[in-house]
Amino acid sequence: MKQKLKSLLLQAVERLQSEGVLDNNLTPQINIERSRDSSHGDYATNLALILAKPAKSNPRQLAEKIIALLPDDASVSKVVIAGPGFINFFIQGDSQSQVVRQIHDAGNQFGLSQIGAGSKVQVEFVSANPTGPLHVGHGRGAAYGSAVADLLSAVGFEVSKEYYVNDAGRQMDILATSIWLRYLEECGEVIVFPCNGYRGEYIRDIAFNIHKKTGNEYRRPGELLLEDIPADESHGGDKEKHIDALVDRAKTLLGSSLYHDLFQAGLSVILDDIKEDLEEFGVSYQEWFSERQLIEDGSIQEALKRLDEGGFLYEKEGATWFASSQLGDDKDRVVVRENGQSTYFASDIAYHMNKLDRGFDQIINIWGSDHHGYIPRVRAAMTALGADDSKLKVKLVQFAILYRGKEKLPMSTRSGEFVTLRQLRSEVGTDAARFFYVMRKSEQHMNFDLKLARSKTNENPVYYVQYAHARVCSVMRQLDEKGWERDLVVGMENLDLLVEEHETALLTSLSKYPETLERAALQYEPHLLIQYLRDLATHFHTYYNAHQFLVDDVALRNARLNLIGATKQILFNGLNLLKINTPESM
RNA sequence: GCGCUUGUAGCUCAGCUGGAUAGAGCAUCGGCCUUCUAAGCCGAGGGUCGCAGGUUCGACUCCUGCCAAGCGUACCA
Repeated sequence: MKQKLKSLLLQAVERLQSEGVLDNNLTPQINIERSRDSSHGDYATNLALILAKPAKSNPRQLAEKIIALLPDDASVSKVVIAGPGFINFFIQGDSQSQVVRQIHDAGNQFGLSQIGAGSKVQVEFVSANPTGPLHVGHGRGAAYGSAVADLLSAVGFEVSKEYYVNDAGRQMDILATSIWLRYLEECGEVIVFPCNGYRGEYIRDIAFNIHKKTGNEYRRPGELLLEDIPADESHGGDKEKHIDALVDRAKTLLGSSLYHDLFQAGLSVILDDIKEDLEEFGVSYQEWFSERQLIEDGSIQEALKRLDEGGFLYEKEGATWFASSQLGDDKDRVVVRENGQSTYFASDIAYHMNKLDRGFDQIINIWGSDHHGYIPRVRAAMTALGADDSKLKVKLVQFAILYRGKEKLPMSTRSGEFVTLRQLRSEVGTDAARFFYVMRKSEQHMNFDLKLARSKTNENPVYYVQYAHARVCSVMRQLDEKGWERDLVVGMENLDLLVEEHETALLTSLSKYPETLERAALQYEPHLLIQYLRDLATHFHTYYNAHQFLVDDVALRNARLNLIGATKQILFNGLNLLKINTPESM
């Protein structure tokens, strides 16, 4: 429709140009918008306002000329000038109601498009360190990331979802050591657990299971642990030095082979748990990409070599630096430490090089907002590698602050005191969790009230949308009980009977679904879809209360049934895309 | 100090890339169940869009400067 109006306006502009009213080399951007207020018609354009200045005329007069030169079209019933010079279009009612037929014909496919044209997009999200279960902060990234990815697929992009597994590095060593210490406790050794170790209950569970399976294979005398080791914070020392020394001790006492086995055992338990958790949350990945693999297959060396060839590396104070400040970063960054170890950032350079090599047209990283300072250096790295850094899009997700009513809940991983995504899901349900997470713009700091999300009352927006779907189903069941049959053909033939205010409002709302989907996808803003679905549900509920569907008039009845059938289809398509259930009754 | 994000109704948040009278849910108040599910609907009250300038036909939206909150500013990951 927009396209049609655009071409009509373009013809009018061309005629104005040939009449000399407008300059010939003027190529105006024609903007057509949905009217916000139905009294302003269905579509509006600000064309006259924009052209007024170059045409040296006042906008309303210009609008009159444009309208006079506008070619006739069957689907446009009325064109009027309003306000300062807006041109409002009223669309013929029966062309509006055709959306019901289109929705019925396309069914589950309605709204999908090919604007992505098979362009390859990678979306990386969550990527939480596998040092424990996912918590509610990760939940937001998971819900947002998967919604963005699924939306992009829906509009024709070829999407690959990826989780970057940080299975290397110090945190993982601390995890392995924490597990080992709990294991030793399990064996009956007396140990002092480090301040900086992972204290969560799940560590004990893992240790317990390893002990059950392997007996005393990993047991070493407890008194050897702390020999000549720097004091922990609790004893007036430095907790970082203490834990690092403890990790080294674990490696020495166990030997590299056993240490590796233990490390691997812990990692796989946690990773499996994360996978299962996400799967249950409706989030699936094409790729679980291992950081360790980058280290082991020489990718990091390769990446550094390429940076060096570009002249971006230099040595200072025994370390190797990447001159990222030449490329927009605040300062240069270390890639290889004085001790010869590459940094996490070096891994990330290699990782992004790998992403580029895989030929994605667009690389979308979804990160927690605390990583924002990291963006310039990654961009710098991509540029230094000779890539176009505009391929990279970073979307930051703000933290969700969790409340239970008025009470704020703690969120710290190390202490083990945090609400896990699992707990959240079991407390409020997967549907409500997804809905709540995606309901807000990702950059918005979010207050997540568990009490509200859990409530099975009118306070909860999830049910509002689901209820609309269930209500349509209920009407269809009632139809059956009355001994009537739905006649699709009769309904379609009588769509022009849908002239009530509530009906045209619902029709308009339905016709907006494809463009909403498109916008939500291209702008990476799934909350627009949620917003839309709530709006659609409102139109339906209002209609439901204002008019009877199951009327005696066969023509009207079937037209209405087709209308609410189409509504049900859109509610289904939208919720389904967001992996939220659509109950047939509630 | 510098950087990123945020600031809209009592609370939680939208606001369609600069449009017409700034919207929704919750909360408050008042109505609607002998008729398709009241997890619903209708109505009322509630606003200096953080503050001050600027850009223009027109600003919640863009620019500048302040103010406030969160985060970041590692040879941690």
